[in-house]
Amino acid sequence: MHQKKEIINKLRSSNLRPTKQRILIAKKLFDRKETFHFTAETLNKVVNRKGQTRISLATIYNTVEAFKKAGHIREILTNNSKSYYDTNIKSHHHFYDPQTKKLTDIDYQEVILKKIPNPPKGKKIKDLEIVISLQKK
Amino acid sequence: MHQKKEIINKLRSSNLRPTKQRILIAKKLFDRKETFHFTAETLNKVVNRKGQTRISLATIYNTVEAFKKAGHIREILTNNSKSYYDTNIKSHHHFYDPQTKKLTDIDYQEVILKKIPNPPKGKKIKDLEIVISLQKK
DNA sequence: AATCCAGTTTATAATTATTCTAAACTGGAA
DNA sequence: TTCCAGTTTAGAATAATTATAAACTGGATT
Repeated sequence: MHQKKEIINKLRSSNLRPTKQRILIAKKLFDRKETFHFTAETLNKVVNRKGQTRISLATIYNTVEAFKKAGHIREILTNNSKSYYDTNIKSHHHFYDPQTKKLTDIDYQEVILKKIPNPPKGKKIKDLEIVISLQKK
Repeated sequence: MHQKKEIINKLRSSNLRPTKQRILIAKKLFDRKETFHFTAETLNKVVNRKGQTRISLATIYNTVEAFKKAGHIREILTNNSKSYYDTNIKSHHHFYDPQTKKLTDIDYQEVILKKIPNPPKGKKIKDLEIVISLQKK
């Protein structure tokens, strides 16, 4: 699905030099069936499994920031102390389970908004995110 | 509006011993016309203005946590590195301006949801928060 | 009103997540 | 092959928050 060539193109098209670190991280992020919700910490674990070429934590942070700026991933709202990111960049929403600290996608069409407020003068809406927090029934 | 007696009752009713620190913090938080969006840092500044009896930063954090647990304030979703809190505990939503890092309330009736998803099995919805990020027009 | 003690406050240390720094490395243009 | 801007890296620095443990206090009990 995400061949090395595609990944390299993706990087090139956003002015990111396709280094081996970025290619490896991109593979781990985008070569999946399901979209991926992650923090710097979880990505670091996935990337630096035993035996792999080691990538420094600083590079994990740099790359996440670069991919975010390029629009390949998006940051998710939570009130956790860590930053959460999502490989699903289409407009969609999330369930958040405070017990497990896990996020789940909510498909865009699962939420229908009938009315939204006008933005303040001089501003326009950049993004609308809904987080539905869960608790045990 | 929020007399000392009311504040003491509020604290007592949530099993918080009405210490002078908590009473002072509660006054600063709740004795206002508008609801208040704050971080530990901004609350600390408001509480420890020159001349006031000094309250330690640890107590600011302890009290914010205690008030949050008691439901007197609520934490707001952002993807900022600091935690934001709101003295408005009624269900409502927010505009977020990434430029100024300022939050603004959106009245509950300004948003009408026509459809929301069913929560996963075994879970129920605890809360639904909408954050509308803004950008320059 | 003196005593007492669990709950609270405090200064400070520790921790956690993230960003910075500056030296070494590298992709790819020339 | 050379070169250099862009990138990676280990480790230091920073920022926000939490933990620690000693001192203090609200208020119940005497």
